[in-house]
Amino acid sequence: MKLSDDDFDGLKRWRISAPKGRMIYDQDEEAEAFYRVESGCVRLQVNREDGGRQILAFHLPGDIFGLDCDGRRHAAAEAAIRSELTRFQAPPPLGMSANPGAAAAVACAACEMVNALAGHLMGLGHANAEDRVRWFLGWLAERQGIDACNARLHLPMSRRDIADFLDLAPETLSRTMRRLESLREIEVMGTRRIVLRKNTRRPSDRGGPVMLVA
Amino acid sequence: MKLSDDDFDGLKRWRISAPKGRMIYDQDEEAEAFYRVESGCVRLQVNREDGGRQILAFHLPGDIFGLDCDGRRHAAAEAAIRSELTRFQAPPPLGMSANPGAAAAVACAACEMVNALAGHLMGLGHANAEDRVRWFLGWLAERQGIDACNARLHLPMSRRDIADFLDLAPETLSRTMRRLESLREIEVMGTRRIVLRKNTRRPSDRGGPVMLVA
DNA sequence: CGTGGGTTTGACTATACTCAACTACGGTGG
DNA sequence: CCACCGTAGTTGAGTATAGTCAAACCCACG
Repeated sequence: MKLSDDDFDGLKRWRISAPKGRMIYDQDEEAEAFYRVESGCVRLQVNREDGGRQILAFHLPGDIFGLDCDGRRHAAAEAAIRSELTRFQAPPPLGMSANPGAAAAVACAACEMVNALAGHLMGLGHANAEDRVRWFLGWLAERQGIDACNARLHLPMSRRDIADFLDLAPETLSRTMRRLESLREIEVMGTRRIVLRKNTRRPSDRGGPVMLVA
Repeated sequence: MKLSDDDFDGLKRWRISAPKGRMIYDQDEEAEAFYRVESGCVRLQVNREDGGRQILAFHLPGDIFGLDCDGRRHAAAEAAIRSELTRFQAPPPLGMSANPGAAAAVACAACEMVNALAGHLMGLGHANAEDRVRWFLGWLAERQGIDACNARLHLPMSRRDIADFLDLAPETLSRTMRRLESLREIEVMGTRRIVLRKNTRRPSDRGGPVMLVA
């Protein structure tokens, strides 16, 4: 099911331009709106008191995020790079009160979020550092519509972000990328550009992004 | 938001009794119904061709599961122990076609699934085996309404299930439970019963010297 | 009561983390 | 446009934690 602008008729909306690092909303805040990424990348994260971060998801253009149905933000959202967003005003509980079309659209967006989180769990589960990085690059390539060999991939987030997303130490991520490079699977062109050399991806063939709901 | 039976008016339903190990539905099947756990425990899992399993979630009494919005099962559901279920018949895409009340209820259930998966990701992220087991026991205790010290906890699933849920090897899970027992945090009474000795849970405190009572 | 699979224990190994230092990129200002 | 500086990223060495393989154990089931 694809979401269109019409599904959110009746909701006030406006554009937001968020510079790199800008917090869109914080944990434990009251949820008064949800968002759609128009360009850039937003990371959904939980900050620990020990300074560590846990990144639950990356939101790329077209993704809806911020649909906390119980009215409270369970995680913070921050722009990983300069991003353009559309903000949809909606009183909590988000999406439960709007027009009928919006209710279905919200349910659909929630389902996609479930798919993303389940895929994340699958990507990390029972996978070593190599497979985690392969899975991440494959996911990003798919999101960028890249499928051919020798395709250039743009990373819209820092190494630290990727490491926190994959639950790896930054050092391990760096070493793993070097290993994949020596295996001729990728080519690291600076910090934000990677060339995929092998399309024959089978990280033990754990299937691509797994989608499921409830 | 709490779900009541009335929210699913208009849907055909009936009771199912599933013995231990019974598959409720399999991956890649067409989704024609969703379910509510009345008693017992259902595990949502993805089976790998190498024989490994990845358990995405445990569903306990009151939980709704099986809401695959795109009409396909992306994970299998199996009864971890003998369980009673209510099956709600609904043509795919599940929940999108039913009455207005059901649409909101479906969205709510999907949101709860998001919370469960996000919590799972948080429980595993940046956590060693000890903290993962503590987190799991805490989650289970909360679901069973247990909050006091010296509370008996019933485990409605096998060690193998728990290990696959926490992304640990069964051997590591066993050793970790022994360690928590030697720390006087828990008491293992057979394979399916555990007594929580410490209510002062501090899953991030890894400072103290680990004293193994040989 | 007997059996078999799930669980536990042990020894060893491998992988990723930690701490520390070095490097290089990118943003800024001259 | 170039030089500078600060931060992000990389590299190295050593360690710790969890995985693997193998075997004993024991509980649960018939």
